[in-house]
Amino acid sequence: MENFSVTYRHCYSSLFLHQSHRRYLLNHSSACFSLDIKHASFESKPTSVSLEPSSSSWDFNPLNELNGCKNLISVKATHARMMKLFDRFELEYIAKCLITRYLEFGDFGYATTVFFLGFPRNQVSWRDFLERTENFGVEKYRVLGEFVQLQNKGVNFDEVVLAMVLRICAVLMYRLLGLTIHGNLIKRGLDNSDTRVVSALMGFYGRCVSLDLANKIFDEMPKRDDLTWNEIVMVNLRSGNWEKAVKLFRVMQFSGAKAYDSTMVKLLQVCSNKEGFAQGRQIHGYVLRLGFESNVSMCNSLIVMYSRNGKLESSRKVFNSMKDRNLSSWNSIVSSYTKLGYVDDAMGLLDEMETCGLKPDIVTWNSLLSGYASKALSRYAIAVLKRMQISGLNPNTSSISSLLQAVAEPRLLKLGKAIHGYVIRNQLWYDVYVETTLIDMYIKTGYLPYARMVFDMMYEKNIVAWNSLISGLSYTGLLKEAEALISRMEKEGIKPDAVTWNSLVSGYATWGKTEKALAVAGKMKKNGVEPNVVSWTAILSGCSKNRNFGNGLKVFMKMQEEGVSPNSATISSLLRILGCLSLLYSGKEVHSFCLKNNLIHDAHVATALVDMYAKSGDLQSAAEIFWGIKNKPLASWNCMIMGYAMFRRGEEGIAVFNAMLEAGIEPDVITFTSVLSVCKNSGLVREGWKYFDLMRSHYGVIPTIEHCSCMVELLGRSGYLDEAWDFIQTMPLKPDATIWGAFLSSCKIHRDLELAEIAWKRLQVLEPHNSANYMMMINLYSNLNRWEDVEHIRNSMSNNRVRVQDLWSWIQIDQMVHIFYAEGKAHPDEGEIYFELYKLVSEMKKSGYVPDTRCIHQNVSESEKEKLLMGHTEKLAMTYGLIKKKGIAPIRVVKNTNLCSDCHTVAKYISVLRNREIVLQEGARVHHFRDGKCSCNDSW
DNA sequence: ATAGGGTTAG
Repeated sequence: MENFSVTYRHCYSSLFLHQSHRRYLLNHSSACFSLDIKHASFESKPTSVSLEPSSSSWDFNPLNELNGCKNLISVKATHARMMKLFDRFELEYIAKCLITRYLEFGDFGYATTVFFLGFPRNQVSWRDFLERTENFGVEKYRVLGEFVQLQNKGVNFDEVVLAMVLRICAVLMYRLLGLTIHGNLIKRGLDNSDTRVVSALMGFYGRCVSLDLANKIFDEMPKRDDLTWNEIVMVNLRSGNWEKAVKLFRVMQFSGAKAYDSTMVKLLQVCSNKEGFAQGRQIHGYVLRLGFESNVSMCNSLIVMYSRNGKLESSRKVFNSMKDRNLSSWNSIVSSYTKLGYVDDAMGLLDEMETCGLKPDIVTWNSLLSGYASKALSRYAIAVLKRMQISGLNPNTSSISSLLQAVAEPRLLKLGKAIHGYVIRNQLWYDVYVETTLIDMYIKTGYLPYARMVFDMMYEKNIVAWNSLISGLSYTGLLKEAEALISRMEKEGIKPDAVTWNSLVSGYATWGKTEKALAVAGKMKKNGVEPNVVSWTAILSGCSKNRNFGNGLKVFMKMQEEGVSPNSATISSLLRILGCLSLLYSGKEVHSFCLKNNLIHDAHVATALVDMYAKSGDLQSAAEIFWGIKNKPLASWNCMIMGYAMFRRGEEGIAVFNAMLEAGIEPDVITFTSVLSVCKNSGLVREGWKYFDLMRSHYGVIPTIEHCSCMVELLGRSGYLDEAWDFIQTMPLKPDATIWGAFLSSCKIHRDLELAEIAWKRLQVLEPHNSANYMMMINLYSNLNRWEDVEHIRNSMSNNRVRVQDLWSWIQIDQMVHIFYAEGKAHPDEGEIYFELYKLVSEMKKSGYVPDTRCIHQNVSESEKEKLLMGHTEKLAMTYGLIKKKGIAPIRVVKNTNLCSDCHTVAKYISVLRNREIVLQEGARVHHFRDGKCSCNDSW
């Protein structure tokens, strides 16, 4: 290990040579080798420009020869012949021609070499060279080096040369040299009206000194032309001051100056990131007005601008309208599709592209890879990789980061390691993206030590690397270690940013420590980082994950007090909480908020709305939203199926499942939990078996304890107690408390004392503190009139200090939630409620209602039992709803435990007598009463 | 220097 890490580090240092130095070495050595200019002098004497070469003295005319060259190879051959015949280029114009030809065929390295080694440089040649090579990737460091040498020898350059050198200084961040040149310009009396010099100065100041000074230079100019206008807009864009840039752009249009293509392309780029979409659209209009639509780069930028603002259709429109398209155009539209999640459509574009005779390049493939990676579709990502390799392209650092992202889950560790191997073999580890995704991959696959190793070996740890490890530790619950790492990074001089703090916040929040998470949010504020939407959403989602719903609502209110506005993620978390609390009316408010704020098209939000409506007992609204989602994500199907399960609408639930398969969506673990719940709640035994088998054989989903528990309950409740027993004996997982609980509840329904007592024995060991199990036994014994056993269970309950679960029901009226407890605090309007309830009961009795006292498990007289029956919390809540809620809206009551059969009957009567729909929710199931019938068909 | 691909927090 020790050795390995040493070589690793060694390779790093050689790879971390400054990129331009590397390029310098590379070009320089190859140029010397192939040109064989061993004796070429760097100290060439200036020669006066002579006349045409006399043809008599040469049997080959280099100028004619060069001009006749059709490709790079023949230029090189001519060059070599010249080198053999002459020691060096005596004549400037031959060198110039050589440079021109090299530049024409795109070999900047040779062009530069010829310039530096081949002929004497004076002002004129400098100027000529710089003009020709401006905007090309020539070797700027060498140019500056030569400039300084000549300047030191006393060569005096004119303004145009200085302007160009200033531009190079700006790009290379040579602050001192640039300032010296400015000084010289001032000394010799800088002419403010020379726009070439002044715009170069603005560019230099904007990049290397300060934006304000650049703007000041602009303000003090006596006259401005296209060049200076475009320059100042560009300077502001580069410095990120896009508001000022947009303002200047408007004034510029007003003043009649003409915008360059490049300025508008850059402007579009900025508009695609920020809230500058309106401006982006205006520029689109400007483009159309001025007839720029034939400019390919401009259209490509427009495609990207629209897609980054989520307007895929507009992107496509621009793409379709283009007369000429290059590879970048295709890549732009491909990335538009992948970034917005339509990777399959992007794959379709690949074929279209090939019919147009264009071959996808590495960028195209990487775009597709990243699309699948961000959706965690590892199989598809790997398929893309294979196609890419078949086409002769090898993955680069960009491909590797995507691939690593795709395989970042425990079951794909082997693949992750293989990719790590590839990275090492091909020396791709110098790239920070590769390193950080490696860290992240090892964290998500549960290999923390490996993540640490990659981190420790990093040559230069950037903030993302620190954050990756910190988030990994927080995610795993190693919060002390995460805090220690934060102090360490502070010691090493790296200031934690919002992501660092948020990682810690979310760590505490997901591990159920809301208070601690809030404290960290306060701490980050003290450290000068304001808690943002993500911080708040992390805490909110922590509350929701830990079923800490009340706190969640408080956190949401606090967030609003702090003036942080919610986004789609916040809303999704909030909706989950509201759904779990069945706060339908608050959920509806959030729904309208989504409509107002254009969040309704967000797939996560829509899914959360489906879930909220289903959980709050409004299945119809859930279904309406569900069918309105354009590209339904897997989760939304799962929620919808679960919704039908809760309402016991088996046929419809299975129909949705089939529709999902037809849509080509592959079901996952949760889908099958939902489908089996549908079967369980609707008593569909045959279907249950079918899907349980299908799940394993066809979809490779390994049964979880939830699936097994569904099967036990399905078989048991349907009366197949022996089959349920056999299932438990042969199931692939060790039966836990949920399994035995499900079995016991079935035994209770079918009054099978013998099997119930076996289950009860197991439960006393597995779950001795769950009052629900005790209640089931009390229920069973009392139904068999075995009051001694009832007493026995009650005693063991108090001996084990098991608290009887609180029983309550609630109803939401306007903004208030009214809770009715079985014991303890009475409702302030209790008198009025009982008055109405007794009135209802006497009406019901006239219609044939007989109180069902079987659910009173106390050994008391019948009339006493009837009285107890009237005190059931759901009856009180329903009655209160009838009193307070006028109109025709359904009465919605939520109960925290199961309904009793008498309340079920009463609800049916009320639905007829008061002509009102009633929705009664008991934990994970819903009863919907209408016209004297219940959606469950009385089977539960 | 103008268009296309990648990393961390919910």
